[in-house]
Amino acid sequence: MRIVFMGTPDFAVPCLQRLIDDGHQVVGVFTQPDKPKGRGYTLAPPPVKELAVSLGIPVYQPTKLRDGTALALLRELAPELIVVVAYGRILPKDILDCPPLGCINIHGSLLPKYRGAAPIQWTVLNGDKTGGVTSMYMAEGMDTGDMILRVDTPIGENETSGELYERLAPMGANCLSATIRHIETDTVISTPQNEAEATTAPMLDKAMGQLNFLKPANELHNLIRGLNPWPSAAITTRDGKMLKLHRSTIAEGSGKPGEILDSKRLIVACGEGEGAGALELTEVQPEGKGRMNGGDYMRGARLQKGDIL
RNA sequence: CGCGGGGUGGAGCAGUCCGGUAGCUCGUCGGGCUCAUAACCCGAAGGUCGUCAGUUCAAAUCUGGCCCCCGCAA
Repeated sequence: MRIVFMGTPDFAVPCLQRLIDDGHQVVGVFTQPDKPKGRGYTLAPPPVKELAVSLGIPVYQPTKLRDGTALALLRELAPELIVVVAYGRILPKDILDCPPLGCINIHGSLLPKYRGAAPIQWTVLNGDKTGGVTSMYMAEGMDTGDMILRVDTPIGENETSGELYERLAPMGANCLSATIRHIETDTVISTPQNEAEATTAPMLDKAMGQLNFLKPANELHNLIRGLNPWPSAAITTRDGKMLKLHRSTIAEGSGKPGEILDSKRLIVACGEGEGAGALELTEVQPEGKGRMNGGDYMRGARLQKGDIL
């Protein structure tokens, strides 16, 4: 099938690869413009661009989608179908209407839950026990189109957003492959989303990561794993330095909020009163340093049982 | 030239300003204590102090170049 692919981050890479592996003719790839990244502001291409370039597929990185040039370009490419995976842009109606077989999208949640920019992260942040991917026909609203296939997967108790992300990406590719097969054989059964159950998953921001040990342990646990690997949960230590918290486990014990409850492992009392629980911080990262386990951090920072973090 | 922290036995750190014995908390190995232990006691192994050059009687420490890791910002 003649396809134009639109996508940007790692999540979209397996989908593009799968289209190629399935023998589709990908005539063009749309992706976000290169952005300055990392130390020294080096201009970095999005992951999807790197794959497309290595495959020899023409790459387009328009800054505007509504001035008609993108539409004209698409008419020229004349795809039968447009596949969108985490492109990061809203497509205008004229583009959605362009390909004869329509536009389909792979989304990293079980719609209608978590429409929007950060579905996977919000699935973890909310402590959901099940996540998944959904394929759908695209409509004008944000992730509001009729659903085609959904694939679900259980989420581990300590699983991070990053880990779920990596598991979901290939699942998305499978889902995409199956969805296109249905389109090719004209056996699609699409279902409208139940608006009453819809929730949104807005972009994450740094401020969310400021963690407060007054909150209950399970809430903090979900925050830590949900914000891993980005933007990361963090606290400010007594010396004014930032300490990122990457991984945690729910632990036994109680004490004053922030009190360290063990002499070797970084187990911290959370919440107020009984039942709020404690959290073992299993992987942390001091400002300017690498990641390390909680015990190593205690050694280096000379923290002892009874200290307040 | 975006701003900043750092590379010291296997791990996390101190020592660097004011050059001169390789330190701390762990881990590992051996021994002891104990009903027992991840607890405690005794002992041991293990480091060309990122790298190259320079200054010096002497460099982890001072000077210059290079490599690598990380935080902010985007």
